[in-house]
Amino acid sequence: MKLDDAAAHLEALGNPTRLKIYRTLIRAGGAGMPVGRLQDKLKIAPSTLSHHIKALVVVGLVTQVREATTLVCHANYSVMRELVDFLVAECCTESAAPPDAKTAA
Amino acid sequence: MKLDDAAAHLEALGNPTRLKIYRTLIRAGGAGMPVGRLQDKLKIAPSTLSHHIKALVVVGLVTQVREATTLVCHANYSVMRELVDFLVAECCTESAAPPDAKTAA
DNA sequence: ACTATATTTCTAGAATTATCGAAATAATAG
DNA sequence: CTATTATTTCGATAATTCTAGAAATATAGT
Repeated sequence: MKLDDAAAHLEALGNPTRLKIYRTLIRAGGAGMPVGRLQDKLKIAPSTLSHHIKALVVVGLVTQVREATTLVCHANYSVMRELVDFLVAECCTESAAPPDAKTAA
Repeated sequence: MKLDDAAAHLEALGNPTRLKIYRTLIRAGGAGMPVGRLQDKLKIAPSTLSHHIKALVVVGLVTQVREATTLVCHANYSVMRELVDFLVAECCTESAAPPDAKTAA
């Protein structure tokens, strides 16, 4: 994952409301959760909720599947895993230096 | 780590400039790096750089130690590790449900 | 076609953020 | 104390984000 992509993902998660949305979807498991149920659970105005969900969708952290009149949201585990991998590989230890670095200890 | 704290940390890292700053400090290792050298490396106006560094400092991701006239910045590994632990524990798998959840599979 | 439910898009205002030049402050040397 | 280097704070502007009400759209049922 490129740094700019990682930053975009981090920014999407870097808002308490969106992080709550995302965590709720993770806890919903593979079945996901419709937008309306998220709205009931989190008590957010529909337009505001839609706005935040969209922010998560555009970076790929959440996907949506229509089921009749409801839109079911799913957390995308693999994107989150890529993000965590980026953080661990590039931002967690001194071994985060690139292989060609002349600064290796 | 609380959700709001995690969101604050994610927001701090969720900007390409700040993520570059943080990664540069990680790669600098335990010695850290002075503000001025960050400025040379990343080519950011001093006031802008100071602004971004401050954002990382207030959430604890970066610490600063003065050495004579220069301020040396250090990435705080442990805070990053706490953040990654939060993401893995709460936001990565279905096992992210709280222990008392009735929805456990 | 009409109705109902679910969700998004539009619009707008308040608040926050990013950027940077200029001035101010901190630490040291002379 | 003055000068010098390093860094921050101030002030201003442009851009973005957050919030939510109102209107619009999508899907299905009658």
